[in-house]
Amino acid sequence: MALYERLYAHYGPQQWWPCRHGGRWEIVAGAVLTQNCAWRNVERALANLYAAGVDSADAVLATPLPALQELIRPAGFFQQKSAYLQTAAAFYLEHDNEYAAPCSTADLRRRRRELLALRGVGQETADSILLYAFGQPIFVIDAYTRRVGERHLEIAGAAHMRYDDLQAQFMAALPKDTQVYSEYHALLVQLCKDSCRKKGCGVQCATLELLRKA
DNA sequence: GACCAGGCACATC
DNA sequence: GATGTGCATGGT
Repeated sequence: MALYERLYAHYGPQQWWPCRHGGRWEIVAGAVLTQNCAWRNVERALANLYAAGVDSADAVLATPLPALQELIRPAGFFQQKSAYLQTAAAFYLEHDNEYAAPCSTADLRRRRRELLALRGVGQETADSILLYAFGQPIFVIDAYTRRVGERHLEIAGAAHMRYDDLQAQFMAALPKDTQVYSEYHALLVQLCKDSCRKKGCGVQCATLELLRKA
């Protein structure tokens, strides 16, 4: 927690998930669109969707696939992601109210399994949706988390560790708190972006100072 | 022109 | 389980 607090003091609240309109559906859509793709390009795709009036799960389902593909093209893999997006939209319309409500650990596991059963939703996407769209207490592992874990938090093998194992390590070390999970993940991404710009990891002075106190 | 970016599905060993 | 491949765009 000490590092979390220093990062928070240094970078301030990150307020993830970054949203244009702030709706839960936009977070779900963003989670699918950002797969192996720079966030800048996700923003382009989202902007296209909004400009075309495709601003809801209903609208995504009502949009013919070829048109949807054109709109999300900047986010790459548009043939796959367009289909994933419609699958996610149908699921969202079915489960939105249920998933936003607090639930037991067992129910959270069940919801995670349901999401994982969707084509195009893997572990990271499922956890991003659960945490950032629905506010459920689950920690997201992604490329940044792995990188910063391996390079800076001295978690041996974090880069290639099984997703579940690394997630368990982070969650064991943190209070079970949605706010902490979302902010800490976002702060680690910020730290990583700050310090890992180049291959070989040229850690910058301010970042070094933060880590030295860890 | 290579390499990377907030993955995932599927095949194969 | 671990590893390899296809999917596609845009920035550095």
